[in-house]
Amino acid sequence: MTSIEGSKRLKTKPSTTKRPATLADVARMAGVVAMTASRAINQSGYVSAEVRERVSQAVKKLNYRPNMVARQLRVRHLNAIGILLPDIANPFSTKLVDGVRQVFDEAGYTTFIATTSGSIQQESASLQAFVDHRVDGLIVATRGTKMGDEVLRDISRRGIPTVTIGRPVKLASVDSVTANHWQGAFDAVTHLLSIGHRNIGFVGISPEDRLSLRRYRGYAAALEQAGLDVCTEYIVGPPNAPAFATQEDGFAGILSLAKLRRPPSAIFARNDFTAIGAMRAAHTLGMRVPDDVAIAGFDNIPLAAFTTPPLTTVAQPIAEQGAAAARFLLDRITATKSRASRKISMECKLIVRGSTVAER
Amino acid sequence: MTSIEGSKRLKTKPSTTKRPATLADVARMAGVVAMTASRAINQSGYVSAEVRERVSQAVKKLNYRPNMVARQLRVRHLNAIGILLPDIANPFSTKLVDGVRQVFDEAGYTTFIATTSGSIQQESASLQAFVDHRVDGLIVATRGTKMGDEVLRDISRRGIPTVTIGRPVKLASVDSVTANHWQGAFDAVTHLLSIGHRNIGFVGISPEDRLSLRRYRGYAAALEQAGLDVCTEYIVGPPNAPAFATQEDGFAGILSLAKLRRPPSAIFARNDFTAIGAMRAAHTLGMRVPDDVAIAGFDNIPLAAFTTPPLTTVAQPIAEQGAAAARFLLDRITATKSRASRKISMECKLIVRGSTVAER
DNA sequence: CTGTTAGCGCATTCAG
DNA sequence: CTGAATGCGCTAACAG
Repeated sequence: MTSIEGSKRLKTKPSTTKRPATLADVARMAGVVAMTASRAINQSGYVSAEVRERVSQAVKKLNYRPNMVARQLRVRHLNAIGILLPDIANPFSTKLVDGVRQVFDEAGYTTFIATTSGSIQQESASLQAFVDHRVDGLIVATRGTKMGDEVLRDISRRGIPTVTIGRPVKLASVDSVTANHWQGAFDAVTHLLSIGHRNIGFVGISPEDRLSLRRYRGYAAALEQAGLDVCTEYIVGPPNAPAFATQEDGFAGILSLAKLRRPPSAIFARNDFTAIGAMRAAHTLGMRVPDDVAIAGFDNIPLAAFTTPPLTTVAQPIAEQGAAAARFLLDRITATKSRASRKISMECKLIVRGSTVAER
Repeated sequence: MTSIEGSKRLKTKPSTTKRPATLADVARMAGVVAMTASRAINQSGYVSAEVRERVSQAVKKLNYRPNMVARQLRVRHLNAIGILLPDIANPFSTKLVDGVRQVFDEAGYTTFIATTSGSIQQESASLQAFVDHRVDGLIVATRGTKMGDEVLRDISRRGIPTVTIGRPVKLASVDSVTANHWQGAFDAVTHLLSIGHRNIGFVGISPEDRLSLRRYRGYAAALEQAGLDVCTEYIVGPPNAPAFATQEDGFAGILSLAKLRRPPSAIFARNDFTAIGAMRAAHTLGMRVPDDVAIAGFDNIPLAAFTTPPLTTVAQPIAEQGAAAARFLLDRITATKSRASRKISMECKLIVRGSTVAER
């Protein structure tokens, strides 16, 4: 190829492959040493106005961007955090991310997202990836699973600031933010009771797994307070899984409940997708909502107000949870010493619409 | 609230927790030098079975994980790509990501996601962040905007492999994958024409911006082929924006169309959310779907089959687009030399349901 | 098969 | 206010 002398000269010349400009390039052009350019760019330490100007000219001319990778290696933080989401299709996710970014954008952090695609292996792989790439902190919004909890413990042992959203966690060094799903479910079912329903089904979880769901426990508590027994026949749905229950689950749920000798007159669905599937199934069976069967959901997805009839549901403060989690995380990231874990729970709000109470 | 200096970075703690094990730690424990441990771990070069075993013991004992940041600094690739999404709430996004990961997981790459939250500034900031953190490639699935295109050009000039999804792009070094939205819209409107409609509205874009939408142009072409004129009164919706049109836009659209002297008998909505909003508005006006007004959407979101009536819509092959984009990108990442840009377009499929043709 | 040397791009530390 | 030396953790390249 080329002589040794030749290859040596390449070092000083801009190589043919357009490599991005480095701090050294900027410094050279500005007639200073790299360190000075660094100071000028990061506004750290003292730099004369004149040098600052020359450096900023060079930055512009070379289209320089600091290499965050090299920087992290040196300063040990990336100025980036990771959010792990269960399933980005859920409208929940957008608002959550908005809430988180509202805090972290202002603090100068980048927010990266990863998803689990409803698989436990993906969950730990994604978590590991964030750790391996040295994000400064983690917000975990996936549903709790045994294996997921283990990875979480592993991560918190590594000292990576972590906060969870919507999942209870018993690690001392992990903060958590959640909505009071129990209370939301309790309120929804109490509403159904108050309008006269006595046979109320729960759609979205298998009877065996039901106790792992706070939404189910709120449902059961409301029945109990009304002096009613939980009827296991009325609990239908898929086994607990990292993924959410879907419209298909709601559809199938109603079909099976309708076969009972005494079908429920009202349905509390685990979430709005499930509720919408349930409404569809009711329609196909010729049952009118809410007259023949009242249906309530959970989450208040944007479409819930636009179904026919509009869906009674429980709204949880999503962006607020995201923002609260972000503040917890930022505290941990910037804290000089470890602190006790904090947990907060936010109230849910019942929104009554036409799927339980006929309008007008 | 005080504004934060643009590039000023927050000071963070000198981590009090014990630092994670490094390659040197592993090597020391295994009684070899770092390089040998590296070879054993990465299965590169020759390592005796015995040493390999000792290293793997040490890795396990120390709970060692390679520092991807340090590695990228050396090898110049992260084994990670970035996906830029417009709005993760769209069901589109999940399937797209699944399609992409299907390819990149197998290739051993991590996939990070960022979103624009419907803002152009966020779009370029997110793109920049990916670049600054040295991802190996980029998949950009946001709606085209002038400023976004500029950032894209900037990035491709930096030599970062990039492929776009769903947005036309004229950069020589950028591949692109899209569905044929024009054809999908054409088919949907042709369907409406075939069942006798002559006055067909388009809901989801302002008349001024309509020509920027392929979905609109397909609508117009179908009318034209049927010998009908486009009636500007029938085009309603918000200005073109990075965000999607929503159910609210669909709702408002029908309300305004209903006020016309001669309202359309059928509506083609820009997307399913808009269509669902339109259906709701029709119901509140006492119009029956499809008898008084037929409504078709676009995207075939999972809920589209579960509305009342179920929504006629156009399905685009989403995961397939994601996978195709991923293969293009992987080609570019692993290619030794630059190649001409490739574009592919996939067919959409009309799905007829009860919102245009009464069932049974 | 294993070790040595060097350096990726940056900022901390200490001298001027 | 600016500069020089140093090393973060890792691996390419070249000895042995």
